[in-house]
Amino acid sequence: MNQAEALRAEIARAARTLGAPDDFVPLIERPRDPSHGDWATNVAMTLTKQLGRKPRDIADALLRAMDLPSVGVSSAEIAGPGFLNFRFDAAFLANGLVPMLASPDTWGHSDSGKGARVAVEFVSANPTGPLHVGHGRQAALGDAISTLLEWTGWNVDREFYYNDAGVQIANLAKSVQARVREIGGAPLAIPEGGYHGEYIREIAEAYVAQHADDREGYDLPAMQAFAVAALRHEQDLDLQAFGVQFDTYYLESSLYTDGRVDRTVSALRDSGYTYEEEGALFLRTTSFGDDKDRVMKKSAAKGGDYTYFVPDVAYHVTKWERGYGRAIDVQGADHHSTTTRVRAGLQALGIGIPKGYPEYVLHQMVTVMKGGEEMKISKRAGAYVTVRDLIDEVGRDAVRYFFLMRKGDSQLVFDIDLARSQSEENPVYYVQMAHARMCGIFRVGEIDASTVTTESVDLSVLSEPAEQELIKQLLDFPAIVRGAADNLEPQRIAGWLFETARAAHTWYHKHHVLGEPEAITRARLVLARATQLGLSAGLRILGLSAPERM
RNA sequence: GCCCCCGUAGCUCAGUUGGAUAGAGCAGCAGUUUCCUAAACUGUUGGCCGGAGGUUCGAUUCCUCUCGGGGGCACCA
Repeated sequence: MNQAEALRAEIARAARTLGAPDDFVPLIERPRDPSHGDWATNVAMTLTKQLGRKPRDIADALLRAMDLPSVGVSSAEIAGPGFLNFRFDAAFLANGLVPMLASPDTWGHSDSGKGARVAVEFVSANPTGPLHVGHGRQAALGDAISTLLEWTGWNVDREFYYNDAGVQIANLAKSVQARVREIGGAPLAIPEGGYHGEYIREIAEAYVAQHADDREGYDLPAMQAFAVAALRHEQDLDLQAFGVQFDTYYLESSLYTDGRVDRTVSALRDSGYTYEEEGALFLRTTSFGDDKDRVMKKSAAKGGDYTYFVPDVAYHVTKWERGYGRAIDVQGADHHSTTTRVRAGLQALGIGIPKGYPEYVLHQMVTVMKGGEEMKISKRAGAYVTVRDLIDEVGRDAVRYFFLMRKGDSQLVFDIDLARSQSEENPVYYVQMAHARMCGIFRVGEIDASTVTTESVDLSVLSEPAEQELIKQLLDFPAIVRGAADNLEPQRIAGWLFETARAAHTWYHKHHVLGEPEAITRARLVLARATQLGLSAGLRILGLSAPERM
């Protein structure tokens, strides 16, 4: 239990003596204005109705009922409409660093997930081309969310769902075929809905090199398999360059070959939520909040195929059956309409899947800017900018950070010039630099940072305002991690990193670690080590490197 | 027409689940380097939180309406 939690518990205890309910959880927060103390609580206002007393009366009674020294509070006051402001004494606060250095690998971790399994699905691209910037945002978000869940005690699997069936794959095959025929001397005829990127030509060339006997390009299934394999490999390389690793890959095509789609459809028929109309099979999704019913199986006149959300439902059934009590899908906002349908299908099956399953994290579109203009075209992909383009332009760390510094539901402008600039305007370097500076202290002092310990160090000398500020910032981290994980919002970590880097730079600039009196140096080495560990932990959650020098 | 997201400083955006005088970066202005990295630090200018109602001790935050931007609304995926 850290200082804040100890304080919270003491407030709750005091509140109960005044008649607050047993499960009362006080809200405590760091006031914006430092003159309002280190921590503040609004409980006196929130309890007015339940207790039938005025806020300031309650505040006064709370202060009397609390054992302040036991939780390290050096002073407390009532302010404004009834806020209680608390101030810790310097030594008590600094002692918060002790557990941090004692167990650096688990500091910031918690166990609210209790080891339960969760599948985080992201990227899930069609194997029809290189990954585009939207996939990049998903990769960054999905990976960071997965890590956040791991840090809060969940047993996470990162899953990639391959949409390797359906119309788009057929168009891919035909596009390759058109290129193969072109190589054979025929005029180029890429079909409607086909793919025009440069990579199609490369695949066709590779195919021809391996199949000299198929110059006519009539063996469509062989070409399709070849193209899908080539693009899966290419996407793997994109993900590798981005530093993302998946635990499981699930192929849409397998849902057809193992009969799951058919089984799901007959189960839905049995559920009574389907009906036929004009030759098509409908699912009554309106029973589950949709604004109109959706076609599951097209009429014979339209080809008689299943629509896309049917395999999607079958796929999510497998997640449930594979033991994932929780599933999170990271997708672009253009998939918004599917969420209601998939959930409706799962509910219609009536097999005990919870209502909000799966959870969706939808992100808005990304606009790439370069040289003051929108960048729309990639040499390789043609019609869109690829993840690889971004990585080549600004590097993996900057790409990840820029995707994670904004919350997913705001539209993102990715400014390549800013991300590439190695200057004060670039937050990635700002944060990494703070980490490198802490490492620099140990390097110059010829000290192995991992040997720094709080044992027999008097931390009460860390009493400068810049030191107190930095310590408080560091002690916030575990709560920030929990909040970010609970809300699936990695940008909170990015914000914390930036604030912590600022506090670190300020402290570094104002105070020296090496060459001070021994007691000071030893205490400041502890703070430098804690800062290094904290920054590196935050960077790790976001999937960024923590360089020791820059 | 219906659904979702967004609207906060000149620009890009935070805002800790409803708190105190709304914050940061950049841009602008004025400073700091015999010192562990100046990729840094310090000070300063800049606001009708799109608008109107409502909920309550208290609203940038929640509700309704409205204006503006983006996305989605097929027997496409």
